[in-house]
Amino acid sequence: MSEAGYDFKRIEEKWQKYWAENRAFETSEDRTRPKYYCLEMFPYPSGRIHMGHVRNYSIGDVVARLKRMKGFNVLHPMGWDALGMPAENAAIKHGTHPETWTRDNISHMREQLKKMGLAYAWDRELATCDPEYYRWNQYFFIRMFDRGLAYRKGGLVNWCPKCATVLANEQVVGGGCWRCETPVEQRVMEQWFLKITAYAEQLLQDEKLLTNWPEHVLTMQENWIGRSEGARVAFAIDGVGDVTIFTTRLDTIYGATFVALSPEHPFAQGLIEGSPTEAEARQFIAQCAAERMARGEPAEKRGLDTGRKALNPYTGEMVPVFLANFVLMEYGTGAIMAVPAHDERDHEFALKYGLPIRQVIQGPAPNDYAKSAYTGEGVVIASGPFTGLPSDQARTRMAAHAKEREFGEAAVTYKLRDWGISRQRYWGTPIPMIHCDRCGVVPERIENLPVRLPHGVALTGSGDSPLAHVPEFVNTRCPGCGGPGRRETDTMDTFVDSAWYFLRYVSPRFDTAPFDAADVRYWLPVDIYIGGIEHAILHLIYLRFITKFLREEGLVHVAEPIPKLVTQGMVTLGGSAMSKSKGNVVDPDAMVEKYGADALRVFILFAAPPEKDLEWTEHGIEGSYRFLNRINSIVQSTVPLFRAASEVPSGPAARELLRKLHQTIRRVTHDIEVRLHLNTPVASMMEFLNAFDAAAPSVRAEAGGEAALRECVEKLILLLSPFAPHLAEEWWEMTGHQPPIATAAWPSFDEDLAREDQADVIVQVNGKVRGHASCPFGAPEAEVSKLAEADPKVASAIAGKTIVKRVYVPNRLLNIVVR
RNA sequence: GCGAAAGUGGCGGAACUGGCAGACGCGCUGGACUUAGGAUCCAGUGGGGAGACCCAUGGGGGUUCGAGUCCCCCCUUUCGCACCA
Repeated sequence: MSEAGYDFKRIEEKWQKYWAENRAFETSEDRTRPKYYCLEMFPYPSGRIHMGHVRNYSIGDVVARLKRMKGFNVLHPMGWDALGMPAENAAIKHGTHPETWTRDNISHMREQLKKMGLAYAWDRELATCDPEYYRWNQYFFIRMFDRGLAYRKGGLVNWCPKCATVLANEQVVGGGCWRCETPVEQRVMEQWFLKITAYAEQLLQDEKLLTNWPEHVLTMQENWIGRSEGARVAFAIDGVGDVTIFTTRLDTIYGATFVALSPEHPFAQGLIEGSPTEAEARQFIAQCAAERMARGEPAEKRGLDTGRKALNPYTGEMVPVFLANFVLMEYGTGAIMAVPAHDERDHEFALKYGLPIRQVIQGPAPNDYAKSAYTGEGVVIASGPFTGLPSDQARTRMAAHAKEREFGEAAVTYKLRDWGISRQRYWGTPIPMIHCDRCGVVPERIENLPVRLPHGVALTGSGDSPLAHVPEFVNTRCPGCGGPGRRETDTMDTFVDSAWYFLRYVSPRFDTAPFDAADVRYWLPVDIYIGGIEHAILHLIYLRFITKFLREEGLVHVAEPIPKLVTQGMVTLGGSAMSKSKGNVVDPDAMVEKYGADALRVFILFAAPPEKDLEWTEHGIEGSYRFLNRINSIVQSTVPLFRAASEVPSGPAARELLRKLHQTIRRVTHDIEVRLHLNTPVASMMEFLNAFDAAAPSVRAEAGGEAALRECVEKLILLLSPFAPHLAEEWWEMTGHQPPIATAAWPSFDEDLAREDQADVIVQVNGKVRGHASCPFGAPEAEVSKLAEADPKVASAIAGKTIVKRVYVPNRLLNIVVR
């Protein structure tokens, strides 16, 4: 930048070195002090930090630095989500080892973060690829296995052909892979699942503890968990047995004119066996399966009449049984009762196959059932003993009836599925299980953990587990019988790693347990968690789940580890997210090089509040750089004042400027701490700077004025220090203070000094501003009215009219209502 | 289709519980200092009107002394889920 600017290179290097040498941001062992745990989502070590990281970490850094200055024992850690596919892909491409690639990236990115001046407790740094870290993933897995919360199951799984691995349901976004957007296919495979569904209700209930989560994140999680209240009812199918259906509209069951099963339903084969159209039916099932594999857009509804009949236990009627492609095996029971009159899907199907449509709900308006279904509620009709009841009452009574007769009961269903964690990849946590011909699948012994990733492994990315080709890894002893055993060769989903890293930070080197109980007790819950919205359901539901499990294990005392969440918006350029493929990436390094880290931080915080998207503009960072330069020259010119004797400022200009100062302190503190808006604090500091420039000459001329200027500069440096920490340290030292400013006391504001003594009351006539009345603070209405009505503009506006009433808001506004 | 969030100058955005709409910054215009300036400083900058004033927070209603803010309807955009029975 220009020669006129401050020497940010020298200053930033100097203070980064100072902080490192003095271990300035490590935590205190003093447990009597109040703690503050400030956490940002740790990055995947992809190679370089991007603007999203800069934003995320700058936001967290302001909070952490403010809290430290306010006397909290602050835990502000950083680490690396270091296992995962890109490392493996890079290794395949460049012929290196994933670990080499990952460690190199970590080293580089660590330096980048240090150059941002981020106040991390670097002594607590962790990487999930450390065996001492993933060891505990294995420990948790075994505990889950012992408790029946980890299990192995075959079935259809989501398969990403590009990543050549399985994906959890949460990782399928809009039918594509969350990482590469490749359309997901279905495959039949055995894999390991974690029983997150056992916590569905808790996850839902405990949302009420997430008092400071954005509403839309909670909504997304609710939708994902997808709780529905309804009932299960058994329909007896002749020659096959009872098939249980799930419905949320039991009140419509008298209108059920057929039953439909998913083609994947376990009964499907039995239903068609021996039927005259068995061959055709098999073909239909195969076709549906093929459709599902492709996972194309919603296929046209198709069905197959099995020729069998099922007994509706309410009506005693025998209704046809269909296999239908629109019935999902993975939701409810995989079988439905179809009520064409009151369900659109059933209606469409009934029209196509000429099935009866029988109205059993009377809605508020007439409905043409030949054209459409009525899906609302109403009064139940033509429903035997339940006729005449409103829908909700009918449901309750009907469920009670089913329970009594033992053919059904009220039931709750969730959309949430168990978390499939097997990945056919190398660079992940080995699943610590051993297959033994004699004992079955048995867990590795706890004392043998970690099961380490072997080093010399051929990586092909072809889709079968690389570990399967390493005999030294695969062949082992069965912990049960001591005979030969084969290790599980799939690795864990890396979301397992990131589901508990915030707990490991409290005692990152602890080696007899995943974390020290006393440390957890002191540091948890996390006081604030800041990260991208893209994790609203993946990471943020997994970590809640793992915490609930760990609480049952007696390892954690909180039900919810993170009661406050801030989801920051994207950094965009040209209106869309920066990405290599779009070629609209701005490299943070280049900006640090050109304007310095402080200017970059100030701009990225100033440009938008945290939750909003932020459009990058280089003009913007120039503005921030100018702002810092202005303060720099003011500090330079006021340095001599800091050597002068202290005096008490007494003049009116000083009084006015100090008032503005204390108002600024109040606003900056409140906006950071309470609202977490970091753009407005910067704005108010700029405003204060403008006021300072304007007032400085007259303040300086007053008795004790220099002391006032000195106070203003000193406090401004403190206020700015979380935003521009390097410069603040430099100024702090220049003005004769003992570094570091990072642990100096945050300025407190003086309510008396901040208070205005003159109020500028807005005078309105019929709600329109007509004048102002300057009067002493706290002046009574009568006095203000008198002043107001003396204003010529006000006088002319009310001339010849009748005053109906006056609305007076002390010190702010007087509205004279006339007619 | 269902669910959620958001619509304010040329741009990013301010406006705490309803109380001067447009703080602050960018950009732009004019000026000063300069051999020069894409540096710095000063002034101006929602629209209309000569002016008193009038009009303006996606559109339309409403509540209120007073609405960007609260209520109802509509429009647009973004995001999430998507045959969930």
